[in-house]
Amino acid sequence: MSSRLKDVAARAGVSVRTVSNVVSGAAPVAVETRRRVQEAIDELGYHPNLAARSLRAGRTGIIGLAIPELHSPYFSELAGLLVDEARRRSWTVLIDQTHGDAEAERRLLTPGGGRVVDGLIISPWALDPAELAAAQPSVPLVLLGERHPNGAADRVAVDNVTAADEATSHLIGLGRRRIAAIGTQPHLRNGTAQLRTEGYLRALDRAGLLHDQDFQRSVRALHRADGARAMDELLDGPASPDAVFAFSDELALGALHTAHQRGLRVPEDIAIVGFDDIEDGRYSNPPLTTVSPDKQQIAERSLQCLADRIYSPANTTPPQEITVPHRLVARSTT
Amino acid sequence: MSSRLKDVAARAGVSVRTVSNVVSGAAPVAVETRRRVQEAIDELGYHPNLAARSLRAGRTGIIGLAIPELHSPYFSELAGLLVDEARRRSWTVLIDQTHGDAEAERRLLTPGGGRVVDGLIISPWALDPAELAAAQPSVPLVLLGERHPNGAADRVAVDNVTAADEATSHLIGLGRRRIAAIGTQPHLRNGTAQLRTEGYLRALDRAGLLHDQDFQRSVRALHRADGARAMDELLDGPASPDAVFAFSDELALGALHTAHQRGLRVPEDIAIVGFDDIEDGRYSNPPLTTVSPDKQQIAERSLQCLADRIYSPANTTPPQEITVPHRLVARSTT
DNA sequence: ATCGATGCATGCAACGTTGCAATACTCATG
DNA sequence: CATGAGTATTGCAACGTTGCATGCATCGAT
Repeated sequence: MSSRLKDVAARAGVSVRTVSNVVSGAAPVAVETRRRVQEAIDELGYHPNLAARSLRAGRTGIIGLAIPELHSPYFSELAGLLVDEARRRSWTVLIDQTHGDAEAERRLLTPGGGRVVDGLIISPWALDPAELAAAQPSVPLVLLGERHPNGAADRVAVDNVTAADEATSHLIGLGRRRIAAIGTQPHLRNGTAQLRTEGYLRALDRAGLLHDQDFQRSVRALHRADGARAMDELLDGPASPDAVFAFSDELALGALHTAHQRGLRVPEDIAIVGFDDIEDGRYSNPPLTTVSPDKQQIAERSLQCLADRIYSPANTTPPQEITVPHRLVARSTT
Repeated sequence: MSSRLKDVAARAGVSVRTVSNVVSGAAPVAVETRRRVQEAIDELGYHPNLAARSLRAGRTGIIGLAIPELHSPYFSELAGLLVDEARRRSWTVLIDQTHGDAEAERRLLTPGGGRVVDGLIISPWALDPAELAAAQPSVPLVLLGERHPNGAADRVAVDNVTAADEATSHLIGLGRRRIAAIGTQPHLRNGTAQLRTEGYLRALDRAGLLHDQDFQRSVRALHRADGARAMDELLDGPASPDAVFAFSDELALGALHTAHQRGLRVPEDIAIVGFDDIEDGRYSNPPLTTVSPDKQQIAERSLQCLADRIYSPANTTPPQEITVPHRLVARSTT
């Protein structure tokens, strides 16, 4: 069934090593020999055994991608870009879903936890910066969207504080004064929500607006259902907001849904800004204003980081902190 | 750095084989010996080398998932379920994006094309049934959502004809008479669109409604943009429809978007039914009526098929055609 | 007391590949 | 004609694991 170098060698009347040379191009092979070998390869339908190659080379050509949930549009869009970009670099991608479970994230970061992969891109939710900094993964690591002050791994993320500030300022610029924020996540340790809250408050401060604790709504997950619920809470609260900054597009779409259910006009009665620029937001009714991180760049630079470290293991460059550009895309919810 | 059985053996003062027995449980080991070995394993942080294991065993513990596009909600939701289900069976999932490219799909199906994987789940777009039937993959194969009359691989799909019939009949039952269909894909060979068209026409026939060629709109991809464009064409056409059956939720959401842009009321002026039951449809304005395939079952049964063939390679059971249940979920666009 | 069964531990070989070092051959150069 | 440089090919060993066969005790049954 599956043929080996040995079979091809026998058929072509050359040594195993020569066949290997033809296949891998490691050493020069005479034109005529190469032709004969190639013929034998084609006839037998030979394909190299990757397990053996990996064992020899200590590399697998596989990188791991660990994200909380694949079904979430932001992550699936990003995963799609990463998979394409990986293919461009001749890697394939092994996907792990952590579901924001600390144990699952921890397991991946222990030496040998990633197992077959040459490198790992992880978007941590449950682990706090201290634990991340202490991690001793056995392969190069890239952290996505993570605050990670003095970490041991490269990090790729947008400037969350500035982005949140811009989103909030955008609302302020439109004359809104009672601006709520949906998306703080006290139970998670990854810091993203904290940073966005920081930006939100900074914008309020600059405009001289007061902080209203009731206007900061926390959520369990970043799903539409959570956004819808938070919006319900806001509208049932004592002071009703005239604008909402949601920390993800999914939350924003959930909030938009609730607004519609209750007969509120968007943006007239209440304006909404999201974060992530997922495809759904472009076709919602009305289309969603949002902060758009450059996902293509996140994918490219993450893989660049991995490549740098995988291909030169001696590389002891200190961990990089890469900030990817973002822009505010104003659509019709503001 | 990374320790091997040999290192553990040396530290524990036993043979390599004994350590292997402790790790794999292949043969009985005395309690005291096991303790010593385990201690050495913990101290050295030993983890088995999967490449070596695979080489020996001829298995990798990895299955491939080949889908057209990861960013599409239907596929990302399905992929998420498959990844979880695979983990439950101690497999990890290697993801390939074909982008509906015939060459990419073909490569995966040639022997050795899948490479490291023990099995492959593929959702074909570009290849026609004949080519699929002729494929000689080197590992067990499961086809998703594919018409595949006398194929060589297990197949898992919903009953597309019946489902489309039900969706259309639902619209007819609401009194609609000028029902358009968005989503035929003449350039693709995978048959899904043909089956849904068949069901759509069958329902029209049963109700004694005429077929209007202008009401069958073809699209390049199943994205929102395509649905929006098709809806524009419909509304600009000679006879305007009072209902639309879209072959995917994304198309439906695009159509809904256009309807709103043009000031049409949904469902009063025009009703819309989608297909896939993606999360976005539950929170659109208004929430989308749709055909909901049981994705969880698709994931479970696909992996069951793979498991059956991977774990008993001698198994020559003829290919199974598994039909997964679906149901019509009526929300507010109808 | 003998034998077979059982429990535990071990060494050897092999999975398919590639790095390394060695060899054989050709050819230009002094 | 000897030398060295370059090209083409080869055999051996090793990557880390597990299947198989074997060895040595111990134990219960006859």
